[in-house]
Amino acid sequence: MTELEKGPQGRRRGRGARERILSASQQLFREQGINRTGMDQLCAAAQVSKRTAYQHFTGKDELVAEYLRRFDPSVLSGVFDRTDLTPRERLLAAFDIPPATPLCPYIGAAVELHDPQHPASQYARDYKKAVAARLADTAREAGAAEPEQLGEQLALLIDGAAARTRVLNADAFPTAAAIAAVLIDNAIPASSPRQPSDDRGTTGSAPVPVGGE
Amino acid sequence: MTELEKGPQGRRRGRGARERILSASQQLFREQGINRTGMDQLCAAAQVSKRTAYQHFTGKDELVAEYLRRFDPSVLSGVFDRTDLTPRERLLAAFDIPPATPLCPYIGAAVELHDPQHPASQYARDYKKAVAARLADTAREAGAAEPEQLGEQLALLIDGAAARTRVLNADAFPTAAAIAAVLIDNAIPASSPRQPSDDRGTTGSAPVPVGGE
DNA sequence: CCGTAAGCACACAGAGCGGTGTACATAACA
DNA sequence: TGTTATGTACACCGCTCTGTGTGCTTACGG
Repeated sequence: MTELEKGPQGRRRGRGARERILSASQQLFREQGINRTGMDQLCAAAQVSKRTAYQHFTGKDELVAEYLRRFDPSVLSGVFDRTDLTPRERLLAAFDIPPATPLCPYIGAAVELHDPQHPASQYARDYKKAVAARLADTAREAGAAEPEQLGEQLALLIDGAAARTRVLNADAFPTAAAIAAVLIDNAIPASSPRQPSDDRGTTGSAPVPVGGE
Repeated sequence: MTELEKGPQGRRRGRGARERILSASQQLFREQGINRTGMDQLCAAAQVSKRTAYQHFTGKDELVAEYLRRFDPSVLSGVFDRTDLTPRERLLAAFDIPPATPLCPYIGAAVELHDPQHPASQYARDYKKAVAARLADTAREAGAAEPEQLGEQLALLIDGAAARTRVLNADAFPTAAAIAAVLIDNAIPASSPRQPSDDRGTTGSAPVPVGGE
């Protein structure tokens, strides 16, 4: 609120229409789903005219893809960079998600759009692969015997917890965390939890994927 | 094809419109999703006039709920009754699903409908709970230390594999099966895989739930 | 033989959807 | 001052969706 909020008809009312549109997307798409959120409602929530919205995005599809791309997952970005935790603790921290998370939006988008070729679906795939890769990197760092396998397994647990939470309307992440603990204990040869600040670079998977296969 | 198939305008053309409608639902809802399948298309596929459809079902919502209710999951009904397998093998067999399974329709319905109060969503919850209960029963039968916990964990693995398969467009059930094997080995105190035909009754969870909370 | 039940064909209503066209208003910059 | 970029307000198009209304056809049963 520095120089923004010019007036009822001012040129820019809150630093760019784009941001407001994407911000409204974050809320509405997650609360109501993608298909059930019309462009009219979304523009109204963003306080942006529909005409403007279609000058920033060629269509709803592009908007949905951007929405997913802009989604900054608290889990991913927050967990993997925490050098105060051991790799092993980092792996487990991936299951400590805040309870106010309705559903992994990537799964939701893939199911709702129902088209694997949709840009958003492609990004969802890329993202999920990236998460698994990051988990694998951390597993390797933790000294796991087969880090790729463990990463894939932990990723599956996260997705399972997300899906089950949605269907049952009850938090399933504690169960997933319990399984994760077992898997990690089995995979790491009962030794070598590396020091926290000893971060030899991860093998180098990007924090966020860009292209679509 | 005994006395059915009367003619182009015969009174009954395949033993009841209801069956044909539900049969077409099984196919279309799974292939295309619920929201993307209109009643027009569905009625055309079922060779039933729209008017007739709405005399059998008060609306699409009821039809969707019936569709889920009639869904006979090959996994559930097939696996738990196989007395030729040990309980432990039965638990693992739950992950041997045929590769031609697009997505667990219960998850799909819960995500697509996006309303926990929808009859179909409620049934999906009940069904998922029933599966977990059956798994827990089998785990108990197999001599697991904490069967309820193991049942919930295996159920989470199944859901995770289903969700991940959908998002990644690649079969994730082998990974889930690998995890399941680890969990089962850890939970069963390295003894007592009961004889195949020794079926003392399971604790008694219904094969399919009926009411919705 | 006639009534009734079941179904069909078809048009239509009402709403919501994604997306566009048009005319106008404001602010920055030349 | 005038131009241009950006945005608004609002009507509108074509489409699809769920759901009905209406009248006709067929088969069965008393």
